[in-house]
Amino acid sequence: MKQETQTREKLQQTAKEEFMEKGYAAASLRNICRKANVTTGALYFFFKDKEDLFGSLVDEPLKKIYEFMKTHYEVEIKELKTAATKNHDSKEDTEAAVMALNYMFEHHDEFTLLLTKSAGSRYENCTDRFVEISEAHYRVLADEMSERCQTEKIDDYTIHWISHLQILSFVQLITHDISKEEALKHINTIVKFLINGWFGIYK
Amino acid sequence: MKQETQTREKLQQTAKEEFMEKGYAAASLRNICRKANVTTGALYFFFKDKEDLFGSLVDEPLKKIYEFMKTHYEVEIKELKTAATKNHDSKEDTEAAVMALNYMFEHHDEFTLLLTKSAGSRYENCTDRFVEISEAHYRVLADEMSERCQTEKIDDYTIHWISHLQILSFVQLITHDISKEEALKHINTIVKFLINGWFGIYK
Amino acid sequence: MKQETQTREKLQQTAKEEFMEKGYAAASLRNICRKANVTTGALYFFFKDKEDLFGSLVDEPLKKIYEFMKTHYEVEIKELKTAATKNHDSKEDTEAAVMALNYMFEHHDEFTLLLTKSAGSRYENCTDRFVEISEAHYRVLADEMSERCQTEKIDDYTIHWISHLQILSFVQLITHDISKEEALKHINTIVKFLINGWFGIYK
Amino acid sequence: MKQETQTREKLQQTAKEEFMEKGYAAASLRNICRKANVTTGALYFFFKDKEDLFGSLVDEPLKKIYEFMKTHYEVEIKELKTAATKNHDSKEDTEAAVMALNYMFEHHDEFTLLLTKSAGSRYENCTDRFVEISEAHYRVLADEMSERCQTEKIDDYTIHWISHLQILSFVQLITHDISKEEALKHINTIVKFLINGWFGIYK
DNA sequence: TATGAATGAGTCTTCATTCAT
DNA sequence: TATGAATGAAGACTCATTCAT
Repeated sequence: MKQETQTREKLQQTAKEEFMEKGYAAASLRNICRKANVTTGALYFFFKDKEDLFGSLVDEPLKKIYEFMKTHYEVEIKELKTAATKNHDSKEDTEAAVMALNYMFEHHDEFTLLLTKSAGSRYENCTDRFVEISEAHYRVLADEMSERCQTEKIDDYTIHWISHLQILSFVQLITHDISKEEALKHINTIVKFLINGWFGIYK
Repeated sequence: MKQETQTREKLQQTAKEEFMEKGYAAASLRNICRKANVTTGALYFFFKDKEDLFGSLVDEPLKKIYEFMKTHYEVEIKELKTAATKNHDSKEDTEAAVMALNYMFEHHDEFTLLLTKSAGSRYENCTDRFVEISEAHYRVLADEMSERCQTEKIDDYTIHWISHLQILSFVQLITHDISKEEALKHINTIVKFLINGWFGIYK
Repeated sequence: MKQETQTREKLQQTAKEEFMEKGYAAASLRNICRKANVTTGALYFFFKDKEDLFGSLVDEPLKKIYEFMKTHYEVEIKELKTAATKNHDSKEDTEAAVMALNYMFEHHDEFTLLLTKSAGSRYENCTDRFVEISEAHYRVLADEMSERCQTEKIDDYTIHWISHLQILSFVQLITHDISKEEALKHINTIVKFLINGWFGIYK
Repeated sequence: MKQETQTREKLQQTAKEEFMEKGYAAASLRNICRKANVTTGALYFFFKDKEDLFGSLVDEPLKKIYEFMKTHYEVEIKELKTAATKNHDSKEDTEAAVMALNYMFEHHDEFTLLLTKSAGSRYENCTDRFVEISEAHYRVLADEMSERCQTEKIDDYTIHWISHLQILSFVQLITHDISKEEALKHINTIVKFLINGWFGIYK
């Protein structure tokens, strides 16, 4: 039971190194096998193909973070609907951001792979998918606010773009070589910036 | 005199198509030649190698936009130093943005190549270079403001991140499939958002 | 177990034919594979690259002959130092030559490749290396003799040139299409010629 | 009349550089043309093909040295027949060698091309042809001596081999990076060595 | 005289993948 | 579980040569 999984894990480890170094497309399965002291055949016993190998590294963290986003957004919408006040409280946003960030720092390598080394694989647009989720959320949020404040509806492009800014701000905290402590420090600035920017649109 | 340049241009055209479709790395010179009804040798008569071919499409627009940024930023700094008021005037920013945008829409394909299809080539980090230029500029700007307003200095990471937001906002206007008219419309929102976000940091 | 090595050996055989016919540089891996009824991929499974394929044919014989030279020369120097007489005994030289020749005739093809078909590969200067080894040896020998006979020291160029003559004499016995028996017959003449030539210098 | 030959000569000059650097086979006509600031078409106006270009550099010196050998050998044979004495006079040999050497040093580059850079061209065996000429001469010489001295005939291989030694000794004076003065100094040693070696066979 | 364009076959090498054992 | 062998297509690039103008 030990030996069995050992090869698989060894492969994952060397694969991670190779993907990190060269990115998905330029990574060579041969190299990965060679470094793991294993033949190509072995790799294909454990993994369907190159993409499956890459996926085995990133699938779970990716799924988790998707779920986290979903849950967080659902809660936020619910609270928005029940809340009387129209004032947005940035505390909750920051808290959620911190939680997400904590998780991502725990799987720093995996998210680095996803966010900067996945070109050529089915994951290459994963940032876009984050944006899409964010977008859907902010669409609702913005509409709610427009109604309450009696302002004009914000167009789709703007929603998309702001979502992208937000996601990017997040992604950078992972992909730029800074420590978790530093990242947490910056979160406040980011949230402040984005909220002020956002409200600036309504003026 | 016609026939002479015809092949070169035909190659550039089919190359553009191939690069657009598959990106630099995955593009195949064989395919490009086949589509252009030309042998590989012919391609290598006109272009030194794959990168040179790609460069022949994007080099000039890239150079022009670099120069534009440089000039614009120089002027802005000069005005900042001579200006008495501490109030930032967004009109000029918007004007410059509009000019840049106009130029980029005139070379829409080329900038799409540069910004989203250049992975694997020497141009793959061209967005980062835009950010760097922006960063240097905002560093100066922020320091000037800190002094005038007697506020704390903004740290480097924040400057970098804001620069990135700004460049990204711009890049999206090109890479997302919207018309020039729409893009111009959004510029105002973007500038407003960024300026408000920026001032939000000082609160 | 048979089939496994069969392809590798088949490749080596057709490679030998191609290298023999065209020399290293002009030999085509495609041809080699075609003649062996094998795809290029198969070749690269067994051999790292063109040079590795060539090396797989000649490396061992080359190493052996280097070792033989080294050993033989070491012994000769040792005997020289212990010997009282200043007269050189050609018997031992001849014996060593015969042994080397025997080995080289056993690997006639390989040495032909090395000595006349290796241009363009890392082995192209292997004759020069033989000469260098010989040179170092004769340098010592000549100095010892100069001292004993109270004659002038022989200059480096002459040592180099004589070493080259000697190596060439040897090489010819392999590269000229003569039988082993004939070659062995000529060895005596060669040794006589070289020794007389050598002593001629001192007159 | 000036301009006309100018291009041709420029081409020959850059060709010489390229051949010297890379050898015949690896030399690239493209490179040669590029360095000469001339198109490939121009090259093919002046020269039939690659070999013709190479030949234009070496043909004349080669022809001259062939003729010199022929003449010298004819004279020597004639003198041998009329001479009563059986003693060989090395003076004449040395004189001829010095003359040949002088000529070769005047065309040092050309002979370097011929002797060490011609692999792949029709000239690659030019050393062998020198040897053949020498061989024919020594065949006659040796037979004459055998008869006069009442010794056994020397076999063809030995004649061939000695001729090769002699030619090689000569060639080295050109191909090893030594000055003309040094080369002339060594000639005496070489002639002494070879003559003593030669007579050693008869003992 | 010389250009500039183009050919077309060829170079070595790398790749992800498959499959009998 | 894993091996070792093999596929076959594709990769970028270089070459000597030709020829209309």
